[in-house]
Amino acid sequence: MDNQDLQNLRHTASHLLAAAVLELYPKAKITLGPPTDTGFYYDIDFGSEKISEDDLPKIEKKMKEIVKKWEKVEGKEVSYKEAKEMFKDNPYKLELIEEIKGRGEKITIYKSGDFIDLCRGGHIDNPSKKLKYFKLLSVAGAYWRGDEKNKMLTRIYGTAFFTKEELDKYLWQLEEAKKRDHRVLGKKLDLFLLTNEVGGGLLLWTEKGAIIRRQIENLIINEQTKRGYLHVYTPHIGKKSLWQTSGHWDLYRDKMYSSMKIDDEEYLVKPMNCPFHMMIYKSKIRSYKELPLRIAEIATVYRYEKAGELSGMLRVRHITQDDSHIFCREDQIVDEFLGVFEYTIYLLKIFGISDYYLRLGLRSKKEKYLGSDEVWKKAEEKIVEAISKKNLNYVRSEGDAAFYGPKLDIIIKDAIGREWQCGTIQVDFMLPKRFKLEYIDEDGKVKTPALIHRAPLGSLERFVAILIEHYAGAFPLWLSPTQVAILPISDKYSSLALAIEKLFKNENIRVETNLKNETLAKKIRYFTLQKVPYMVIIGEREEKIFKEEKKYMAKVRTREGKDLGLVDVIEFIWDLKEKIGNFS
RNA sequence: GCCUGGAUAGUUUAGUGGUAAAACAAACCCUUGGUAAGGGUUAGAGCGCGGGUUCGAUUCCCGCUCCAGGCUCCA
Repeated sequence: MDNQDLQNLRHTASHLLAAAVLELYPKAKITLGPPTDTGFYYDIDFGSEKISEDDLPKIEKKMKEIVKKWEKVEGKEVSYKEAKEMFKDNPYKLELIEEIKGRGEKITIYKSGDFIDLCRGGHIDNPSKKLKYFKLLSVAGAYWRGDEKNKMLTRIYGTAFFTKEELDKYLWQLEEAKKRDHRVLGKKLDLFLLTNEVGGGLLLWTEKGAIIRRQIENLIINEQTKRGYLHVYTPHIGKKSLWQTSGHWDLYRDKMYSSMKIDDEEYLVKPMNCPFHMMIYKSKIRSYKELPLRIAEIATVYRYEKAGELSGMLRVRHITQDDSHIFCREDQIVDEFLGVFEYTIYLLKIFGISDYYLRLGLRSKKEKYLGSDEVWKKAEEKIVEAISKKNLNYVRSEGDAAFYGPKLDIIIKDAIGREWQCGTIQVDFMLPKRFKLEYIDEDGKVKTPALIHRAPLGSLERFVAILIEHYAGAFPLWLSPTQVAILPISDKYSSLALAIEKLFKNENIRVETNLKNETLAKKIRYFTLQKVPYMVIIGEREEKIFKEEKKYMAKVRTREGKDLGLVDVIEFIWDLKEKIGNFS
């Protein structure tokens, strides 16, 4: 059995769903129902009828009933006229028929039992035998043809497999994925907070989440300093005229918050850092010898996201970018681009993230952009030249460019399989010109630099969400909010526990001591669930050694349940420091 | 923004037109226990916010805020 068989099974399942819906809701108008990577869906216009997840068992039952009579799926070609007559009551199908005709393609219909659908085919041959293991999963809204100007249809999602085992396994995986959802773990491990008092998409990083973020920030600053970046700080607001110059006011306004008045002048909250970094570039005469000039900042920008788009830490209204603007000569673009790319991959490797793909974002016809076709072509060529030097696979995607230039994005999946854009590298010939940036080249002439905008991780909010799910909350030692827990067996050993705690603290190891009047087993359970990497256990034996030999010894257990035996605490600390230094 | 759900102690959840129940967590007491929950006691919410219906609303209705799954959009 190959993937095509599974696609066919699911496609047939979507027909079955449509058939069941039409029997239960004769007034419904069915539209489109394709298979997906994980199942299938069908988009249906239920008219004034409201469908919720409570209705799914009823529909599923009807599907099981109907499928018994589906011994085959027959396809045949029909004429334009016949097709129009057959689907005369369904305006959606009529629209599709017109399109098929417009493309000069054959019109085909597929029949199983009493159900007939306009369809290009791709079905299994005997649904009554093969289509047994399916489940309807959820109800959602979806715009007709994916356009928000169109009517909102009801989409019913489901999945289907050839065997019960596969279906059960998939459903089990869904449940497992929910357990590593960053929102669930974020609460259990106390990493961040979203409250309706503060407002939608506004994230509060609690102490432990903030520790993780700070480790990443430190990593970024250190690595970028090695690579010649200059780190700056800039304000969160600036004069409106700045964003008029950059083009944001014209082309990015729907993402920006409304202006505020300060001393009779209009100011805007920044959606990007570019204008500020440009002003720093512009603050003095630049020589070609200074290029590439890499101005970097870990900075929070604010963007309006529609209420329904917000999602935990993955989609918020303030995003902290590991941002930089690299000003360079045109002939330096490819090398700089590759340098950024290699650095990005280096970072992802530290986090053990290897499941991503690259997307080349290009202009689409629908949107508005700055600049001429030639400039866009040149920018795209620079990116393609860079990636072809590395032999990288990428997908081209129209409509995913920035308004000032094309970009290469790194797309990573979350626990439940949704794709998120993280890192981004963008080539821009527009903004330096608009801001009248200059440098004196070796021939003494004044020239305009090219610009690379880049954020290797994208945003810390989104990236930390990805990390929480990637590690399922069990962060590597260097990132763990609490690295070591100290567990005295009873309160008789509190003072030794605190003395040992101090040894860790003196070496900047993040340690937490549990002095509560609880059993050892209970303390172990707590710290295991909190995913603390190491547990240091102190009892009578350890105290005896300390009294007799003046040596700090303790039993160590890992969160995985491994017993590391009795260790010398000082040596253990050195081991940990080495591990932390290696990002393990 | 649109479609469909949802919001009850710190957390996870139960529940009802007559002013809320449990588990875990917390505090205290007993226990001083060597590798994933020792035992007991106590305190803790008036059921997201605003309005309406009602003798009476946490429960029904309306609006809002926020959350979830999608759509659209995006770092």
